[in-house]
Amino acid sequence: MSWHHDKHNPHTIISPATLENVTKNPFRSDIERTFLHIDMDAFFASVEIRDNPALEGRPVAVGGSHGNRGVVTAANYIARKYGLKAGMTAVEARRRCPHAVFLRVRGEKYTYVSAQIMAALERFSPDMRPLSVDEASLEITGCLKLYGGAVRIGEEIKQLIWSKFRLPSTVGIGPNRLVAKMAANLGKPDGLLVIHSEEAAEVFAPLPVDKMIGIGKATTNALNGIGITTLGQLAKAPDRLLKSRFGILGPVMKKLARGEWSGRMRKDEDRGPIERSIGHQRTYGEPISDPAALKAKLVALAEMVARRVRRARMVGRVLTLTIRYTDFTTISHQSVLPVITDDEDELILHAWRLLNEALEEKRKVRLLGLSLGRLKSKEKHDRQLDIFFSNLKLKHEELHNALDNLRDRFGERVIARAMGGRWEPRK
DNA sequence: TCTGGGGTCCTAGGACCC
DNA sequence: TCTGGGGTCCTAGGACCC
Repeated sequence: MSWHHDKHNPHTIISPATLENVTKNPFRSDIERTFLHIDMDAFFASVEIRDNPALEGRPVAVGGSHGNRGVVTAANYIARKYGLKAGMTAVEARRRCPHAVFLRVRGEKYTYVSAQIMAALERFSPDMRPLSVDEASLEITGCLKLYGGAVRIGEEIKQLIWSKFRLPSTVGIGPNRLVAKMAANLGKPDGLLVIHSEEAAEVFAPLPVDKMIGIGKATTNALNGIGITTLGQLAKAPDRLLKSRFGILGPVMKKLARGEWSGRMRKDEDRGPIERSIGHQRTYGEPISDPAALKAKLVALAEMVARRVRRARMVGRVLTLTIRYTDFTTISHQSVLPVITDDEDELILHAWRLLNEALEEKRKVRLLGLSLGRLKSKEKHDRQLDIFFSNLKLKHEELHNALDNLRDRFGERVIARAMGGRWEPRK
């Protein structure tokens, strides 16, 4: 494991002495592949601070800015010193750090910045995969020579993101995507960490099991229950024990703990994004039990979902309704729609049906969610449609486009749907 | 600590078909 | 007729990630 880190000056993240080393490729690329993982540091908070220098040097949390019913979605490293972190309730965060600045989440802005960063990363490797809004994985095996080694590439990427976007990031480098990602996690913040294949198991061994990607709360509890608390212990655990307790996942976890991994980051990685879904959910300040009020919320959700689906030029087939009651029990009902669609009327009709099937009488609803899944490209779908039907559809689409334009220009509320019996499910 | 919102993937039972 | 095994789809729920 080698560190290339200079907290005081993000411009020079690597010492001249290290630079000497990296011209020798840290990986034997003839037999090994090399991956680079880049992860933005406290991304949402960093973007906000960049755009408002008055926040520099202060504890900053994004999220939890209005009311008490919210959570922090990102906290800068100063705020983290007070224990603030993503997922913490606003109440708890304010208790721990009353003088922190709490900011509204501005999702569109982060998405925009993210897209620019991803575009910039693309020039470093033809195999660049965005994994979320703030991280990406690159295979750099083929471009090591071009740039003079893996660490050089990491250094250039960090420097580019700093100089072009004024945002701090951490780079991890390893023999597979998993080890590279773990290296980035361990190298935070503002770091560049290399973990070689031979040393991965050794580096992971002292870590608690929940530091491993894919091992969350439930699995951690289960592992602790059989006396396994560190990745080192997991790496040495008997296969039989793991298999009986976790099924096929057991041996997989063990391999991960040893730094061995050859799988995919995501299922859709090599077949394109075909199973994606688009959805929205809302937690209501006041829990709702009145059917008319529930319907109004459902209509609003359906409109948001349909609009995003149309904007993405997709159509979808599976509608999922989620209901969370005040005691936090959460249920979901889904159904395959009779037609593949991007039409809110269709969504409303079936969402309302699902709600009536699923909702337990008189219980108060804390959250409603609506999601359209099994999406596919509208163009592809339309080509398969009968010309006769496409002509009929045209009028409807013109209406939708007009409404979408109005909403884009004047906000979500400019046009409210008239409530009527039109969407009542047929008995 | 009284718990947001965006997702993906996996599992397991039942239906249904051959 | 009470009876096999495999494949695939549908559905609900849960784990996990950022």
